[in-house]
Amino acid sequence: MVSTLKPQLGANPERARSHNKQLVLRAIRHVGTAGRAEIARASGLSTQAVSNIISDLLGEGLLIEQGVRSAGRGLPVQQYAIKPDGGYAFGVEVRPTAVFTALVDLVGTPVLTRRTPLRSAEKSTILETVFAQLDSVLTETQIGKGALMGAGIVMPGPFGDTGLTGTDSELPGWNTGDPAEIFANTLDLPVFVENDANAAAMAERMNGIARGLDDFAYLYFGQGLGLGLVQKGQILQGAFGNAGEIGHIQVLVDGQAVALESATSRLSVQAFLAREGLEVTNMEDLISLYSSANRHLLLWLDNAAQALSSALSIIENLFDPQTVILGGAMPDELLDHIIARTALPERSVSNRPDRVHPRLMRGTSGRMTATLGAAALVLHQAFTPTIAEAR
Amino acid sequence: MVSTLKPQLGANPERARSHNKQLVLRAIRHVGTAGRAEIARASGLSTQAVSNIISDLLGEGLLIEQGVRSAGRGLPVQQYAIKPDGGYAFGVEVRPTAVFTALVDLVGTPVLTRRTPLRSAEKSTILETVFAQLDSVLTETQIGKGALMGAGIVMPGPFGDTGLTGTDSELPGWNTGDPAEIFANTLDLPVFVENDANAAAMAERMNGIARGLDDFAYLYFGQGLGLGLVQKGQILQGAFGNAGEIGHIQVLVDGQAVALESATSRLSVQAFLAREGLEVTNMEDLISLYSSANRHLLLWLDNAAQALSSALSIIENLFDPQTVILGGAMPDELLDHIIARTALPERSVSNRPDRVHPRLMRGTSGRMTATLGAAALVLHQAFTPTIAEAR
DNA sequence: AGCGTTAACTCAACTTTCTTGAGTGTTCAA
DNA sequence: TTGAACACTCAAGAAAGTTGAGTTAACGCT
Repeated sequence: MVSTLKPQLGANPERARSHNKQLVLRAIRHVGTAGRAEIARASGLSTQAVSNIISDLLGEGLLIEQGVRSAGRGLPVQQYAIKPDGGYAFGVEVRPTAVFTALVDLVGTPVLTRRTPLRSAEKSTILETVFAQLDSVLTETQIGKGALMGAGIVMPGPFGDTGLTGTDSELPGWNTGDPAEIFANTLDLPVFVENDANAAAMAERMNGIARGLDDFAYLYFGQGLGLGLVQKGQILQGAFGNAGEIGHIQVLVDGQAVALESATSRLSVQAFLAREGLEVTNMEDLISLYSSANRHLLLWLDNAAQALSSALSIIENLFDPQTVILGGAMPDELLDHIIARTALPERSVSNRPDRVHPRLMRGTSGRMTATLGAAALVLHQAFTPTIAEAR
Repeated sequence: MVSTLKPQLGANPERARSHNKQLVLRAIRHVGTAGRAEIARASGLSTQAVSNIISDLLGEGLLIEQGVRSAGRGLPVQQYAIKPDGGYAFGVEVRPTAVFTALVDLVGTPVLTRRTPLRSAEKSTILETVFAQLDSVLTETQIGKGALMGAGIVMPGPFGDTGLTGTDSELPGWNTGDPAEIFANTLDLPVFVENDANAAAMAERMNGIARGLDDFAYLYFGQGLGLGLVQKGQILQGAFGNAGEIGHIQVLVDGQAVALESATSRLSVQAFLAREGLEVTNMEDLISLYSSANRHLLLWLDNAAQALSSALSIIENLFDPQTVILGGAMPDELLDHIIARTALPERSVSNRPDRVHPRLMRGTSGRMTATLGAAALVLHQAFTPTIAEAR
């Protein structure tokens, strides 16, 4: 979901330049540092065009010179890299009880992250809090608003009034109106809104384990379980922005059909352990239970792995991704355990001898993944050529 | 899967023009006939640019003048339409025992369709047959090869060596090498290869019930059951071209987990009825059983509808499409019956009050859907702007 | 019926951006 | 030492889009 006007699909010199600029930035980002000729080959532009564009980008402060490198014959290569402070992205994760914010620089390094409790989950409170945080973050970091390229907002999906409405941890009052537009008006910035799983997937793609991957799926442990889908480098949103609602599909655990997220989610492990009289409220509780090899937790993990195996079969056969990443608000040890115990379906298009990536990998999880992913939405946009595909 | 070299991502005047041309063609195709100003508004180009492009396209024989229409004030609109004989697409569907071919004009009207039995399912036999058919079709229709814009090939997936290899009706010898490239070399044409479900989805989008839809799913009754996914107007292919292999995922029928296509496919109904001593070999047999309200068939239909309901839940929640279309090699009556009996999952992101399309619709099925879809792949390309999104 | 307004379209000048080809400088290898 | 390979720059040229003024036709108000 984006807050933009109708895209201008036609190409003219100006739009072509903008497109090519982003192409050059992306090519440089892809390899870290690069010279003109290399970029020209990667983009299909002439060296001269790349030269001109680079000189523009240097002027705009988006690139820095990175010394020369003499590689083989010929004139040594003058190299360029993304200038980290060439721009910033504001990432926001809205949860019912708190707002997480992050300011991230152009290469994806977090400059500052914060957690701000919410007085209430009211729409107006959220908007005020986010606005105040933006303001305070900018003054604290001494970064001008002009350097801000946009804001990414992570909100619990699904968006709009759907058959899943009324479940989980929703926020009241957002079913009407386009959230992206509302935030864009409040913040006076380009705004991108996604659910946690999609944002987390983008975070992994920008700076995590999914760097360089263009087609993958991300299973995100949030309150429930979400699925972020990246196809040809783009988030798969669906017609109404609600693709990836995997939590409610039925999977098999011990021959019984259950909703995936009733077997595989943070709420699920809490409920499962509560039935055994164990109260876990945070990740540390889980870690200590795991390190003491608590048999109830181990049982839950096995159930989760079983459910996950079914889910994996569905995801792989429907999307044929390069890999499936597991991450989110769950301790790394537990994710690793689940991954090790998850049977990789044999009857799957992903079961191919020539694979280069494992079928199931752990993400660089952490509490802030989704928030940083929110910021990554903005960066992704900045590095994505603008002349759009057909609609 | 496409047989092209690395795409030239950079924009230059020439590529911009090609992009804009396709934009204009698509805008005209979208509404049937259109004037310059209208196209300019739709594309974000100036009227003048559109004028120049239209004059080019007239010269290339891709457009025809379509008289004037005086709409309100102002100078009457000079209208243009796609010239049907401005180009042709060759569609091929390869099955183990026969090759189906179709020649389709620029607006999607079939000029000629054929079924050619195969002497064997050998790769070389197939290539020879397809080549001979292309030749014979061109001479019979008196259409020059220069007017051919490309060939679309439908082959049973999955492509490459996967965990699903060894099942169903595969063709031997295609697991190595890129089929698109092999056909491109044989036919000396741009070639697009997809599975039957994807091609059928494109057929529906070009001239069928999915006209104007950009995000939908197509459940295709072939030998098994395939899923064609269209996202933002493009076929979702997956990292290795095998997305949509839905037939092998587990669904619930009467509380039992079964593979979807063991409950919902042509093979499935044949097997089910065979167990009751009923032999059906073609669609007519099914139709007559249905019109006599055969209780075994009705039972199978109920099972199929149950399985489909599970599948629908998965498809809707993972893709959030505008609609799901059911079609392929199954009589319309039976499809309608299944659709009427399929419970629409309540817990689905597609269960929204503001829907405009039904959640489940019947495609304009027919024996040739996939073959015409093969041709539609070529047409789709011709109407899709070329400056690509990020990869 | 007359006349101003609206709208589509064309013409010609101008602008932006890309490409091309010649030229320069550096490095490696024979 | 010399020539080939390669990165890059300079200057000229080409392609395609935009802009703004001008033309034509239809509508609608008086």
